[in-house]
Amino acid sequence: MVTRAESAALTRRALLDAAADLLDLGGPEAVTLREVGARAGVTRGAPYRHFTGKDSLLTAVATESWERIADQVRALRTDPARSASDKLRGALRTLIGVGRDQPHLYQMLFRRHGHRPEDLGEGLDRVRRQLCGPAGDPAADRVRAAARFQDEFLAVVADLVGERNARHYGALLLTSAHGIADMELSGHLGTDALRATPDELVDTLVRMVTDVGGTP
Amino acid sequence: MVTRAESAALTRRALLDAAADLLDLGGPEAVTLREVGARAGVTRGAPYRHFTGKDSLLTAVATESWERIADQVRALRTDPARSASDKLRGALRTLIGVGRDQPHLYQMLFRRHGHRPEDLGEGLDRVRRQLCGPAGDPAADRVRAAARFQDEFLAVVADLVGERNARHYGALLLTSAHGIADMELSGHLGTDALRATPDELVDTLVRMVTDVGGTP
DNA sequence: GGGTCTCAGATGACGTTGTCATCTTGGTTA
DNA sequence: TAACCAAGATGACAACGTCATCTGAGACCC
Repeated sequence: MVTRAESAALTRRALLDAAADLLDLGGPEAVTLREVGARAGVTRGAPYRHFTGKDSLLTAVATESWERIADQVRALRTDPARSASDKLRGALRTLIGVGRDQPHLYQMLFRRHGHRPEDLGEGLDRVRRQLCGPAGDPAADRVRAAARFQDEFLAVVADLVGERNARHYGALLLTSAHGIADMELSGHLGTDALRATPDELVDTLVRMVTDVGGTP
Repeated sequence: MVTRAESAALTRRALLDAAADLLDLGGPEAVTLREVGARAGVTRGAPYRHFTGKDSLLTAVATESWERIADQVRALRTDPARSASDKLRGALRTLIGVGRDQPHLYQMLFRRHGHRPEDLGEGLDRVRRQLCGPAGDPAADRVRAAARFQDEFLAVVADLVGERNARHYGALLLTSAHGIADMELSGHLGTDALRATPDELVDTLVRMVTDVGGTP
């Protein structure tokens, strides 16, 4: 026998997986609540029992991805076999790799936060679910997950340039990495004018920070 | 009296303006062909006489924006009163400024290129319009406009680090600038971990490239 | 100048989608 | 066992992108 809670958790998982699959295949517009439901073995309205709507579902997918990325960077950071600069290179390549391998998911990671007021709705049970449910605000969850990644990344940077300068260089390195990934997947890199590859750029970044060393 | 060509050009302009306005206000989802038509004084189907569809219209808006940005950088580049590093700072800030002031438009500038095959359609007059029309492929137009901006930007970089290194550093600077702009507008900058401001990051970038000078 | 052509725009229609209110049903609990 | 509750099913609705078709006025040729 299957308890109701277990069944619900299973459905939620299936919904997230289906949404992630469809997102990979055809981008956000391909993520149809009807198709998501069908793949999860439920009907179109069922997702509303687990998420406030389509946005909320996609945000949850992004949250899980951020958590996965944060875990990867953590594993990489605590690997004793790697040098500090190797770890930094690896962390940068991890993020850029998501952009290359899962471009649609990647764009979800960097979507505008925050609910517009009209997103809140006023159905009674929806309000209650938002207040009491374990999920909480999906947008806030994603911010939290992204922040965990940023912390891990910052720790990697600190190993290389010291705690003092980590904040400043961390921001520079992370924004640069995102720019590389996003311009690569949007086709703005590798044009006639910008013929550099992501790997070249990452190498230059790491070298610059290593050379300049501790003086920001 | 108004010739037909003039009237059509006027409508096309009104459609582009209306789309740009709606994009600014509420993002791509707020750009409804019906509302665009209404603001331009025509009906929902009229835009299809000037663009192949909604995507094409938004792409055209992005194209015009790229051209405007390219013009701005060109004006800045040919300003004799500025130093080379000042010009670079200005060019970087120009791009980031668009991200800050018109976030929705900015995201349109960096959208995935390329038509999916099913976008082509097979209506006879549509095919003819695509083949013979002066507009050509809207996606290709945007690529061209973006490339013009990249060329202008590269010229600015070349003034500072020389022709030889311009390609490499240009790619690094441009991707970084985009990363700064995009993470700023998506709320990933200015968090606890990443407290840097765009201006600080731009200054560091320019200083790094200036210091390292000619050796890539 | 009259007839024909051409194309910008209007109109009606269709399928799809997100969202909601309502209903059903089977696990849960007193 | 009976009341209860929430997960899910179902019907419905408005909005949207898109298309085929129709209309009318400027453009063009004789």
